[in-house]
Amino acid sequence: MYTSSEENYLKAILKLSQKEDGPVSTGALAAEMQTTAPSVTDMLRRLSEKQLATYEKYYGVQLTAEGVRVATALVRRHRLWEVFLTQKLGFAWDAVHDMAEQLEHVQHPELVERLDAFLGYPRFDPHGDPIPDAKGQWPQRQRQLLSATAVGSPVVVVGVDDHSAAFLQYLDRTGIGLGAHLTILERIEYDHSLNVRLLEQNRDLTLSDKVAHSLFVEPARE
Amino acid sequence: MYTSSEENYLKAILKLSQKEDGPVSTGALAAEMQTTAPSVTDMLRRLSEKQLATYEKYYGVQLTAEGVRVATALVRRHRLWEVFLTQKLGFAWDAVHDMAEQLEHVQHPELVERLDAFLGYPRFDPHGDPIPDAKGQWPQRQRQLLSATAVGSPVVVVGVDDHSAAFLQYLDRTGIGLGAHLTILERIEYDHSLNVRLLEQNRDLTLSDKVAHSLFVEPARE
DNA sequence: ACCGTTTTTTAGGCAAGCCTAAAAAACAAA
DNA sequence: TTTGTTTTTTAGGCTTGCCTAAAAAACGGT
Repeated sequence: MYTSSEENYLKAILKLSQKEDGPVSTGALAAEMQTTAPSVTDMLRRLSEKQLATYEKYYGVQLTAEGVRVATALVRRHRLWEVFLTQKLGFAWDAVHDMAEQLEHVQHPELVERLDAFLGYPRFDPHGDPIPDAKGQWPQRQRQLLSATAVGSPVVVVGVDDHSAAFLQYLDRTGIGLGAHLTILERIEYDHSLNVRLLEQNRDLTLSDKVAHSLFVEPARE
Repeated sequence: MYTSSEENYLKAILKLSQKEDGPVSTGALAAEMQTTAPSVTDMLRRLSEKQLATYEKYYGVQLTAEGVRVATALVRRHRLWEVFLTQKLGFAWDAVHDMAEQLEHVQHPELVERLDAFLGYPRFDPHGDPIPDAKGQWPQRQRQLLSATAVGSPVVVVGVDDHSAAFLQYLDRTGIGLGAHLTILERIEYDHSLNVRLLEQNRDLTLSDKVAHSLFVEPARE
C-alpha cells in the first residue's frame, strides 16, 4: 500500500507531534529521519498528495486521520515484533530495534493479529513503551520520570526514555530492569544526582541526573 | 548489503539453474520474475558488476560462489519463516508464501540462527521443500513424483511441486497432506489417472495425472 | 547459406528517494 | 523597519528499478 520510506516518515511525524502539539517542522523531521531538509520537503509533498498529511509551505506538517491510522499500526507492529524478538528469540533489549524497524514494514492483514495472539496480547514492549491495540487505542499508564519523583516514595521502573544501546547496557550492568523497585534515599542538590535503594539487590547506588531523566517509574503497589 | 530486488533475482537464478544446468536465459528470468526482458538485462549487468553472477551477452547468466551463497541464505530464511508462520502462528500452508517473501529480506546476522533454533532446526518447510543449513548445505531426501511410482508400493507424501493456493486447497479438501500414506491401486492407461488408497482415511480416490505430477513421495517405511 | 522468426540488447524515458547549492521566506533584534 | 540570521523551499542532478519501442544478434528451416 505505502512504501517503507513513506511509512517511516509517518511514524516520525507521529512521534514528533506526540512530543508537543502544533505542526511538525521540516527541520525537526530532517533531524529525526537523519536526512536533509530538501528530502523532507519532497516527501511531505507526496504524503500530502496521498492525503496522509496536511502540509503547508513554511508552516509545517500534520497527519490526517488516515496518516495517524497508518503510523499507529506501524508502531503496533514495531513493538509487537520487539516483544517477539526478546521473549521468543531471546534477544537483548538493546539489540531488537533495528530488526523491528525492518519487520514492521511486512505487509499482511492477518500477520499482526496472529503475532499479537501468539505473544499473549502484550500491552507494553521490552522498553516499557505502550503497544496500541488493533483499533489503534493506546494503553494508559500513570508514569513519570524518576527525576520528578519525591524522596522516600517507593516506585517501580516501567520504562526508559533513552533507547540507546549504551544506556540499556548501563542499566543491565547496574541491575536495573523493567520491574525493578527503587526508592530515592536522597537528592543531591549540587548536581541533582540521586542516592537510591534497589530493592531486588538490597543495595544502594547513585544515579546521575541524566539517568534519572531517562527512567520512567510508577508508584509501587504492595 | 544487497537490495531486495537484487536478492529476488539471485533467488530466481538459483531456482532456474537448479531445474536444469547451463546458463539461465534472459527470457526465462523475465518470466520467473514477472517482468520484461530489458529489465532483466539491466539487473544482470548490475549483478555482474557486483560479482554475484557472471553474465555474457546473448548467452545467459550463472551465479558466482558468492551469488550462490546469498541466494541459498535467502531460501533458508524464506523457508524458516514459512515454518514459523504455519507452526507458530497457525497460518495455512497456502497463505504463507507472500509473507515469507517479505520476511526473507530482513537483514540481521543472528536473526536466522535464533529463528532456526526456536523452530527446532527443521529440515523441511511446510511444503516439504528442503531448508539449507547455516553453512548452505541442503538436506537430501530420496523423493520422486507420485506419477513415477509403481503400482502397489506404499509411499508417503513428502512434498508438492505445485505451490499454488488452488492445488494446496485441493489437497486440503481431499485430505492429502504431508505425511499421508498412499498406495497406487491402479494406473488408468487412457489418461494416466491413478486410483489410490489413502491410508489415513481408509478410503480410495482417483487422482488426475496433473495431481500425480505435483506430488512428491518417498517409500513408506514401517 | 539464406531468410524469416524469436530472443536479446540498446536507447530513451519515468517515478521514487535521496543529495548539494542557491534562492526565498520567515524570524529576530536593534 | 531594516538588516542579518536561520529555516525552508526550489532547482537541478544522481541511482535504482522499472517500462516501451527499436535495433541487433541468434536461431531454425529449407
